[in-house]
Amino acid sequence: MEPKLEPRDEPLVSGFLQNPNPNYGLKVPVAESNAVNGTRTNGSDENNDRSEINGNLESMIDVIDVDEVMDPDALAIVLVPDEEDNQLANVEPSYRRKFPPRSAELVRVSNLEIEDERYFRELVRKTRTLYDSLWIYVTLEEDRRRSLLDGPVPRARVRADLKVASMMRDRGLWLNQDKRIVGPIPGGYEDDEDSGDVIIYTGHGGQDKNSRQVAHQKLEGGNLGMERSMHHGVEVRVVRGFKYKGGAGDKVYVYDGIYKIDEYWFEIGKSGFGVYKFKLVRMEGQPEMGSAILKFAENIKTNPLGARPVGYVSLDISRNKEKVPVFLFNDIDDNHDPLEYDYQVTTIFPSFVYHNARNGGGCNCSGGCTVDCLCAKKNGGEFAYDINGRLIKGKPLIIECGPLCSCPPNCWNRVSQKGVRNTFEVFRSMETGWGVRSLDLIQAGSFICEYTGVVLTREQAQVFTMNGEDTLVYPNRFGERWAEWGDFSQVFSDYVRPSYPSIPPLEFAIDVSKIRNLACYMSHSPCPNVFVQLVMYDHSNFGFPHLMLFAMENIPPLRELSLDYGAAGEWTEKLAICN
DNA sequence: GGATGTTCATAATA
DNA sequence: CTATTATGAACATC
Repeated sequence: MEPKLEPRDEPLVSGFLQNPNPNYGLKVPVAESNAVNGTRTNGSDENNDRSEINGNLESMIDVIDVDEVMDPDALAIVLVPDEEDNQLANVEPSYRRKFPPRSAELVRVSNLEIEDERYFRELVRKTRTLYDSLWIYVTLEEDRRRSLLDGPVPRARVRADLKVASMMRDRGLWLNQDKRIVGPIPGGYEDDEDSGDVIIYTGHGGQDKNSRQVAHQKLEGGNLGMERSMHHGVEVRVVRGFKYKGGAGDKVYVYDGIYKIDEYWFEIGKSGFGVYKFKLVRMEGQPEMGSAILKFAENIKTNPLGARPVGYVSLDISRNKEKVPVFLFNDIDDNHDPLEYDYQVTTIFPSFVYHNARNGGGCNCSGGCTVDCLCAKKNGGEFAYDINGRLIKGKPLIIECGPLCSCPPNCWNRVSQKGVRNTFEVFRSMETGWGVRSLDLIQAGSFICEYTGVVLTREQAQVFTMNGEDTLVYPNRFGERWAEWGDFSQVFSDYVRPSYPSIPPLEFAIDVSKIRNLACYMSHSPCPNVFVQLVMYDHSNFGFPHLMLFAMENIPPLRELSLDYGAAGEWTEKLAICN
């Protein structure tokens, strides 16, 4: 099914100053203010990482007079309440809030050192990964709970997003709870593209519960926030929502960069009531991102040569072996190497693997697998995937239903064996040689592809390397990144890392010198967005699982995929093995 | 299947 | 301080 993108009528806007008090103190002499350093930080006491973040931040931000906002050298904007408000703020409340109120300070972070930028990017990535895996877990738990109820009308499903947000907030896992950070998000990618977007954003208020305009909007709340942001030159971060058919959820939200508020006006609409309109103009010098990339990727998918007249070497290096085409793109040199190899959709094991150790056979769930399923028991009494085929949590091994099972082909427990679902392209780059990227948005936990080749036993591999060949991949050298997917140790105190089903040390190698698939073109990264999950389905030899690759986070189209090949030093950072 | 209604957690405001 | 209102997202239902 083809994902379809439809733009939302109005973009969502966040990151603006929202302050109903026009007399909020605006003048803060730099020398006197220590408002930032004096701010309490949430959760820093019990979590070393977080106190370290705040420690880093404080050294990088500064407090300035708000009149200097337009100064390009300005490091931070901090608005501090005037004397009267300060006195109010200092009154010790007689009740205890669950969370301290968020500070009204606006902070701009700039001139990050490369290590700091890397640190923040990794922190955000980990937080997103935790959110995404928790979301899948909570949704599944809730469905299970509801399925146990026999009531006539099942209660509405609890909102997993809200529940996960609460869980993470309770444990101090939200980022930037204490300060409001404005400006560009650290961790973007260098580029000079500018889509020149202009947005006319309609303010809020004056509507009844049927979303009909029944009164004039007022310059308050978010509307006032927009006006104040324009006045002080505080940029607005724009997030666009799209309907996304073919995905698990029904909508996706993408960050589209920072916009400046050019002007605003009050306008009488068809209803006869006035609404505020804000003209937002995308700031220059930002990379192409978000919805622009999504649209571009859609265009490539439907008409590759139209969208990119130069560079496509092949429109399917799998030669119809995959259910979806695998493009080959090179617009920087004449290298066409990936065409030279036989393409194999799944790994070929030595024949003895299929004949040995057929323990147990398959399940007998002719109608469809339930919790009592034999294969579920092999996975520790639970299914590995949710209804959308997303991996629930990484394990040493996952056993899918297979040819010996009685369940139908659409059984939930058959995912990775069905092969590639997204459109990928192998592409040439200056930095990484060959790389792999998707033209679809890949949701966290989704299956990507198998890492295929020809399996060599330890003995065969020794002979192979003696002949001077160096195109072997060793499964036991991949970093154990599966453990990070569904790692709830920060959320549940009794969380233990999955150790079942346990597997023996893997002593085979994969030869990609003649036969391979797109996986071996993936680059190495110490902070990968793809991980290896071992899976078995077509035999029962625990020493020879399939190497299946899953998404560690939501991966936007055209973002390079990366794997942790482990074995530090053997490959330089971001070097694909198949170069 | 698209429109409409309900529910949720939270923040702002009365 | 509590109570009410407003908000947008996700889900259920029409």
